[in-house]
Amino acid sequence: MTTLTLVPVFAALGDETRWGILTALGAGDASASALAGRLPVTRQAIAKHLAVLQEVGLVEPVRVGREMQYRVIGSRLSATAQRLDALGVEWDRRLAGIKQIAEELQETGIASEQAGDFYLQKPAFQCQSAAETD
Amino acid sequence: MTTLTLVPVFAALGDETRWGILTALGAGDASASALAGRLPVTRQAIAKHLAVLQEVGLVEPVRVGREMQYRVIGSRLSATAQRLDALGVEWDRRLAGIKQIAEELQETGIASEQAGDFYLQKPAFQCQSAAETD
DNA sequence: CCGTACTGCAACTCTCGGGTTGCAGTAGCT
DNA sequence: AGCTACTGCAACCCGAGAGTTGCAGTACGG
Repeated sequence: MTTLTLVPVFAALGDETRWGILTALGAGDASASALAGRLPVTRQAIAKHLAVLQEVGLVEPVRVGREMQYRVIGSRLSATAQRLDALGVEWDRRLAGIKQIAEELQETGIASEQAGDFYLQKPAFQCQSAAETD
Repeated sequence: MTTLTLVPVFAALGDETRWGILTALGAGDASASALAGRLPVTRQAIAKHLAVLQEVGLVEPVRVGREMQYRVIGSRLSATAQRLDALGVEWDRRLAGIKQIAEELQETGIASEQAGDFYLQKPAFQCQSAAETD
């Protein structure tokens, strides 16, 4: 199971140029040189971006003759989306639970911060740990 | 319809400290000062991050007395996940189609780059345009 | 009513990363 | 074989942003 950490993936997706590369790559595999012809940046810049994208597993290098083409790994996007969705649901669920608990505690006169600490201890998801097993 | 652009959201999610804030906020609404007590950064730094998170709609300010608490909007996470998942599927589907077309074109002797250009023209999704209607 | 505590703005530092140019190496194609 | 073109590495520039300190404003609470 290649549990890539979420944050670097999002950091990689948080760049317009990188989206441009991914979009252009959506038209089929291409090399850094080929992409440089379609995007307003240098080949080297694209090469760096491709390295970043490869680092987080969003893209995959494929040797074709003397060219080094890159292929988008769509499943990685989907997998990331899955985890993100789970987090969103989890958050909503948890906050709904807290709101209810807070109301109950207000009746008994206990500070609501106690409830907060209870829920704070180690969230169900781990986003920054999890070693890369690539 | 608040069609926030995807890229800034990902950029916001591409920071460890911001995830720390979101995680801490998962324990219930809190102010920048309160968060500063649980995270290893200054209150001002947290305030900046909260501004960023609010900018992309991941967080929502709530006045409580003289405090300014913030609440996570889990649905925004889920919505982003939806679009991300759609993109991942779209990419896989498109690349599968291209592969098939490329094979067909090889039989008729037409260069595969033509097919690439065809698919390149304006992708079905728009990630960098779309004005913010907030 | 005064002190406390929380907010907000401003200026500054410093690192990171996106982008560039340049060059050396190497693998194809004719 | 030799030319061509694509790759990879290294050095450099520069702007954005993460973080800090400092200060002024303001609204509760006793």
